[in-house]
Amino acid sequence: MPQLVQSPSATPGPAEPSSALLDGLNPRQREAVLYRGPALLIVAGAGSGKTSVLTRRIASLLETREAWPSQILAITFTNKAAGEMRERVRHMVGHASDGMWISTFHSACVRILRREAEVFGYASGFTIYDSGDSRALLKRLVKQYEADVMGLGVANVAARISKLKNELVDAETFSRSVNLSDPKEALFLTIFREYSRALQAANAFDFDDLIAQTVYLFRAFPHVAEPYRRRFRHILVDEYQDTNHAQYALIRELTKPAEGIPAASLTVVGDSDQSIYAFRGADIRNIIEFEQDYPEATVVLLEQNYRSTQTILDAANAVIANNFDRKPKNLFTAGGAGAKIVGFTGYSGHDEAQFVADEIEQLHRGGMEYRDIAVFYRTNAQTRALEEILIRSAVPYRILGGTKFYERAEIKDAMAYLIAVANPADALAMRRILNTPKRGIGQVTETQLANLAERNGITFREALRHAADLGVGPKVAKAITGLSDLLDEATAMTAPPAEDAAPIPVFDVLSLLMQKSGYVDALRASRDPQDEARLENIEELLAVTKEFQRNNPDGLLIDFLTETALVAAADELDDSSGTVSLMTLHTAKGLEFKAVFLTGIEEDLLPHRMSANEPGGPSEERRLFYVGITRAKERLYLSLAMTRNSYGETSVSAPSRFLAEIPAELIDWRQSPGMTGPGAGSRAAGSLSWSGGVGSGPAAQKPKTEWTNRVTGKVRDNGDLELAIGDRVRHDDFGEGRVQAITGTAAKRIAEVQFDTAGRKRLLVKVAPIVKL
DNA sequence: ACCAGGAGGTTTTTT
DNA sequence: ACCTCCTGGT
Repeated sequence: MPQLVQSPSATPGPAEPSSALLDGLNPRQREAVLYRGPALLIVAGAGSGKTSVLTRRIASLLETREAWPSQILAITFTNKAAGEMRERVRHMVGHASDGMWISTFHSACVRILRREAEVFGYASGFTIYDSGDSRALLKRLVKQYEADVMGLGVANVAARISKLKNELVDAETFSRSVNLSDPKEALFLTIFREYSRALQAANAFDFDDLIAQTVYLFRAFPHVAEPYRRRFRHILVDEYQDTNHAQYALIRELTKPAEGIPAASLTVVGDSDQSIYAFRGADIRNIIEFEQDYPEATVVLLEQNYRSTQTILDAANAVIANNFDRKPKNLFTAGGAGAKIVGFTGYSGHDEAQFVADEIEQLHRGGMEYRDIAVFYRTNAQTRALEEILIRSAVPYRILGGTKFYERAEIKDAMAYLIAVANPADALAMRRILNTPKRGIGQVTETQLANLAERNGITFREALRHAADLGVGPKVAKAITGLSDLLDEATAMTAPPAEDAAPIPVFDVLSLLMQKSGYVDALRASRDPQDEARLENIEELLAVTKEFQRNNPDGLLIDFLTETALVAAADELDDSSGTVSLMTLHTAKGLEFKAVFLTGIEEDLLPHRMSANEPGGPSEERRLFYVGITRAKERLYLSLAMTRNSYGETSVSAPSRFLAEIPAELIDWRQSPGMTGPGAGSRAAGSLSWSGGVGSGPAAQKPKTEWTNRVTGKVRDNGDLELAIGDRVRHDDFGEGRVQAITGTAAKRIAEVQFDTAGRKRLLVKVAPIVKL
């Protein structure tokens, strides 16, 4: 009989959930929703409806009054998934859902840490360092100790520290096991220690700390953990196969029984075939050994797939069967076989990209929305060729992840101003803005300020107030004081607002900082053409702060900083955007699209060359391929190129071993590996029915968060090239052709050209490599 | 203190 | 091919 946890309602037991909650579920799914007990493992194959099951499980707990919303903690993989789950639960049970915690591991930990920071020597306004910040900090240390000559480069040290933290090994724990007679190890320990010290001094946590320090907090201060243990009676974790040891330990801390508090009920959902994050410490044993860890656990297996055609599932099953270290599992569907998988081998990455662009256009003409199409790749470097061709072909697209908005220098600058206000202890942010824009404060002055702070045991920020004692020139002293005063002014704006007054919007704070610091003026005055794009990006950031305030009327500066620090690549996906989505295979996890293009299916790329050294490397790469395949609902395309450019060199590539694992009869090779023949990559297209320009459609209705993407890219610019119907043109790749139609206006002008040998193409006039004849 | 030009490293995947 | 960092000149 299911064990009942303390019920908040007066009714003796759980009521039967309404049938709506169980509508359309198969018996396994139903069991996963209804089972009650201390621990439940849902082994959910790709596309088996696990999100729906998880959502309904939560809704049923609320509906039957077995749990208050506040007793539920659900962990998802992305913020976007969290938001969607919250919406769906709300839709089912209404505002009874308010008060649940549905978030990612990182967001949940930040929330806890901001509340409890004072307990262990931090302030609640701590900064979250992203990997770039960590590297910047480590770079100084590596240089200071000349560690790179011993083979301790920044990347190396950063990776090792991250791994250790994910195993809950801090510098002190590490010092007990390290072999100090090895000078390299001793040096690494020193850097690890210094790095941890610097983080603490800056009142900052890096990504790994967010989890590890929460675990430490709970273990070291049981009275802090107690209210959380008491509160969260039902904990649900999605994508459990990708949890690392620290995350595992956190869940363990929250679920274990304590004085007067029974163990919380734990539900985990996962699929070991989709484990793709071993490189960042994900431990597949967490799921494999779940039944040992939680002896009373029940396991429910979901194998029926509701996403893909049988053809796609057959390919996926065949591929994953080659991983020997797994429990056999076969996905099946009640739907039909569907279309064959399409294969294509290009001569080059460009040729492959052209195939992708052509097929996307074909699908679109056939009635498929751009937003239902995705292009995946193993490495971010592969986006170059794809992007170039998609721009030329006027296919609206969006890249998820990659060079992120928040990693751009001008955005980091602006954020550093905000951080300097929110967290005065953060010397990294302070140093960044000290001479940005240029105020004549150089290296020498910066060092003097740092020394002053060190000598007097004050923060870098505080040292600015004593510029007069520095012995610098009056001009420099005035610059320092000016910056200090500006930060004080901004700080005053963020002071807690009076009773029931709204806080001053982040927008106002940022705009004050950007104006009065002279940052925008410097960009405006610059003659560097890139600075125009930078200025636009600053404006875009200001728009983001506006948007933030709209969504969070009571949001404080610190909330804004938290939100922006934790955006994941997949969070950027916008279902209403009307664009094709480009992303890495890792980012694709958990998503689904009607049509999927898997590109670069080559040896050394997938599996990636670097994976050969990693233990279990090839298996993990195969799972990555499996994840990619199973994202497709209706159409799947596999493409590769015979040559590929890397490091500016062209190298010959070989088809991936994984291709041979797919039964041949499932693939329709348009151009198979090893087969050649000029022109095959540019087949003639059918009739055209393109309506409107790129800017029209859903994208134009919504003020999208778009930033100037191509700051540096040497995009060809044909200027005001005038084309009329009937003109002859020559294209670098397609040869000569005749213009059939012109649509769109200005920069979005699109020409439809019938080429003599390459077929009919749509080209963005402004950037296509064409000349008028 | 600032800038231009050149050398050298870089690409696996991410919160 | 591209980007970051270092150097030497102003």
